[in-house]
This record gives sequence, structure tokens and C-alpha cells, in this order.
Amino acid sequence: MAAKKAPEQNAHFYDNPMNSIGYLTRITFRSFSRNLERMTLEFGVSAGQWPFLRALWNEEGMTQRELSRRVAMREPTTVTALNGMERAGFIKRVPSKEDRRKVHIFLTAKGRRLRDKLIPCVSDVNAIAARDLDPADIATLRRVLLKMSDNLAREEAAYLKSHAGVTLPMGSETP
Amino acid sequence: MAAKKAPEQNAHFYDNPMNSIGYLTRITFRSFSRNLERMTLEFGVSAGQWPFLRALWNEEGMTQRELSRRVAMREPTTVTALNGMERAGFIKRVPSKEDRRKVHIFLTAKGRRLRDKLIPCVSDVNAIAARDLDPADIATLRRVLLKMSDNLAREEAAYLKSHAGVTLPMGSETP
DNA sequence: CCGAATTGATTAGTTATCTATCTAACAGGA
DNA sequence: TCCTGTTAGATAGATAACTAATCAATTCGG
Repeated sequence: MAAKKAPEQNAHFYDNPMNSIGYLTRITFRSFSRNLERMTLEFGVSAGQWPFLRALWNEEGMTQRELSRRVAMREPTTVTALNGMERAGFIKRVPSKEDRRKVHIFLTAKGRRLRDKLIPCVSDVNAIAARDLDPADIATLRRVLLKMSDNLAREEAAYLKSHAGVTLPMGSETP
Repeated sequence: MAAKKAPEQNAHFYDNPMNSIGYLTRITFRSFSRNLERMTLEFGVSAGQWPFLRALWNEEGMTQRELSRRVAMREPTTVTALNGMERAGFIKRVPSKEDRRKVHIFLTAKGRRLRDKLIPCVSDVNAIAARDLDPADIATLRRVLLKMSDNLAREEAAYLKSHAGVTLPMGSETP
């Protein structure tokens, strides 16, 4: 008699979206994001600006690149988000004295004041998400999501490394 | 002596993005999606088309509205995704005989053939995500994400209901 | 049976995010 | 010093997703 296979190995397992981590994280993230934005928009803060504000409440004066790394977004996303936040008067850009390429990001008083309004919003939405769930399971969820995103990021990095130089450094094909 | 508070109740708990379900689902979803798209693009399938294809491999002939519900996207998203898939020759639109508003969606032979190429891609990416994790924890993850997205969807529905008629049905304020 | 409400698909316009590319500024070696 | 490569930020253009509004077809209550 054959050994019982893990369900993941069944050829039809991923026919059902409910089994795929991609589908489950998408629907949870989007629903979370819509709920949060509904609350933060009352203070003029969009879903895209929110993660940058949280990072800045923890630490001001980072460069844009460092900020991008902190919130796990690409640089162009950071540029457009900061443009909007600058227009809204939440942040100011301060060119570096030592290195004229760098720009340091600081909150305005207005941006700093938002913290006490907005942190309760995330707290609320997290509480809604966690309703009727065992805290131990939520702790497991956090740990597993973090590990997965790490696994996936490693894979991306490995792929990029293995394909470095596919866009040839111009002339490298003629020795 | 005071009772030990749950960490979620600490005023600074959500200063750390690692504690927020929103942040964790976002970074996991985006990394998952980038990895998957890298593989599916080789077959001409973008990240946005993929969920619709999976739904159609399971059942053809749904209307666009029903399809939207299945993949958990809004109707306009479905329209643009289907436009692209129609142009690529993956699907065909068939107007309903009984109700001329409705359009039924069917796969072409080309779209049907993609299944055996693409299901292994999701399977691969899920395996990468699951690396070094206890299968029991992954089962917990699936169950908890599903429950959370349900909690959050309920909240959205409750909000919409409580605010129904804010856009007044024209003249309802003059009895 | 007719006008009002509802439904299915679409269009218009916005935001978020990405990749690829560009420019400017810096750093180090010949 | 000058050339080369790297780094920081910005720009261009694409895709994904959303809300709100539109349009046509259907249904339903009086």
C-alpha cells in the first residue's frame, strides 16, 4: 500500500485558490487595506502614504533609499509617495550637507501630530481581523508570514544573482 | 499586581510594522506575486490574468460578474483583465441568449492548454514559500488568513450597510 | 402595461506599485 | 587629473486595482 502523500503533492491541490498562499495573502491584504484606508482618509492620509508615516514616526532623517528599505517598497514608489506627502505638508525634504545626492526626510509638526490619530486605526483594523481567533494562532501567523516573505525574498535574490550580466555589460561578447 | 496585558494592547505595539497583519500580508503577497509572475511571463501570462485563468480551468461559462466574485476582484478589474486575455487569445466572450446584458466567458484551446504549464508554477512558488516550515503551521496559516479575510469582509459589508443612502436616493430628504 | 428600480457590463479617472532608464554626484585607481 | 564604476534620486511607461458614473437591458409594483 502506498504511503499517504502530502496534499500539496496532489496534482489538483492548487486548482483551489483557497490552498494557495498567494490568493490568501492577496484577499487578506486588500481587505485589510480597504478597511484601514477608510479610516485614515478622514485625516487626509491614503493607503500608500501610511507605511511611510509609520516608519518616520519611529525614525526621522533617513535618506529616501533607507526609507524605501524600511517600508519594503521600491525607490520610485517612495518618490511618488513622498511627493504627495510633501504637497500635503506631512514631511519636508532636506538635502544632505555631506553628499549632495542624498535627501533626508523629516516630518513636519503636522505629520508628527498624525501619529496619535492613526495608530488607533491600525490597532482597530488588526483587532477586527483577529476577531474570534486564538492569540496563539495569530502569533503563529505572524511568525510564518515573516518566514515566508524571507524565503521568497531569498529566492528573488538568488534568481537575480544567477541572471546577473544577462544584460551584457556592453561589448563583453567580443573578447 | 496588575494583570499581564496582551501585547496588542500596548500603545506602541503597532509602531513596529512586523506586528501588523497589513504589513505582513503585503510583503508576503508582493514577493509571492513577483516570483510567480517571473515564471508565468514565459508563457505570456501576467500576474493579473493568472487568477482568472485558474477560475476558468475549474469552470467555464460564468458571467463576468460571477467570475469577479470567484476571484475576489471588482468588475472593472475583471473587464480589463479579460480584454487582455481576449487579445492574447486565451478566452472568448459569448453573449447570453436569454439576457442580452450578460456575457459568458469561455477558454480557447490555447487558454485551456496553459493549465498544465502554469499549475506547476504556483506549486513551485508555494513550495518555496513553505521551505523549512512545519506543515501544521502552514495549515494554521491558511485557516487563520481565511478567517481574517472573512472578518474584514464582514466589517466592510457592515460599514456599507450602515452608510447606505448617504448618497441620497434623490429627493428622499423632502418627505 | 408602464415608470421606477435593479442588474450586468463598461468607461472614466485615480492611486499604488513595478521595471527600466536617466542624470547627477561621488569614489578610487591608473 | 581623468576615466570608470557605483550610488542616490527622479522620470517614463506599464500593470493592477479601486471608486464612481454611465448605459442598456431586465424586472417589478401599482
